[in-house]
Amino acid sequence: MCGRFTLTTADYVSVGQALDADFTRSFAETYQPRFNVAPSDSHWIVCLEPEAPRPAIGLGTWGFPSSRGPMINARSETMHVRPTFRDAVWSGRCGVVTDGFLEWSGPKGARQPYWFHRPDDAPFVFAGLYRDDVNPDSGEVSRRFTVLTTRPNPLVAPHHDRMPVILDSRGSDAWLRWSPTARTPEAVNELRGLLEPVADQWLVSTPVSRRVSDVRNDDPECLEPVDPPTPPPEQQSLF
DNA sequence: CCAGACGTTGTT
DNA sequence: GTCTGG
DNA sequence: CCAGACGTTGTT
DNA sequence: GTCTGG
Repeated sequence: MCGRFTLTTADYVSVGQALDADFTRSFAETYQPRFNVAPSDSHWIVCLEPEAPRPAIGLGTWGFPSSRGPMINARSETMHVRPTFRDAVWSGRCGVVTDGFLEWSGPKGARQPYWFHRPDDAPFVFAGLYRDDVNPDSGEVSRRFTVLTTRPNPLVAPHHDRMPVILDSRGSDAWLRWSPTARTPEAVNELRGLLEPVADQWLVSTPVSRRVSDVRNDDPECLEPVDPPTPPPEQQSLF
């Protein structure tokens, strides 16, 4: 699962270069690093709009609205059959701009957050879906996105039974540009082949300050490394 | 995702 | 326990 | 408690 | 994730 993430990259130029995506003036003017992105927050996503030659970075709001609250994640295995998400599989694939995600372990009240990120803290994308909702009264359009999940790799497995789908630049390009000739099961299988757990060495995990547990905090101290608790989940999983 | 509040009776 | 706010 | 569904368009 | 049905 993925219920909190980050984009700590200091400047927008580095983000744009890493993703090889166009960006708008608003991205350049309003970008700022995030240390604690929470559900229903506004955040940057990469979309390849119909007719557009290249992917572009724009804003969306995290979570597809539903009667059961915002749907912040969608299972990649079933996204194509779920009524909430299936249309977006064909028309609303995106990348969610990030450089890490958080998972918590331990008893309630003493939850220890772990930050999963690249060894060099480079930005990347989660595979995501987006949808433009139109308010029938005001006519205003709000773009919503959700983060796709898959089974955990060995690094994440001790913490959770799901992890976000992570795409490298090749995977991201394939995900955004995928254009099947027909909506067949084979086409879906081809797409799902892009949505496997990321290689184990791709990420490292760091136990970080419990400051990040409070969504009102959004500063570098949120990700300050702390001594790992005893026993860390990695050791618990040996049994 | 986590943290924190959550309602009503009826007055130390 | 569930719901809300962030 | 667990298991299973979870929505919308618009008509064979 | 939450909600409903059994």
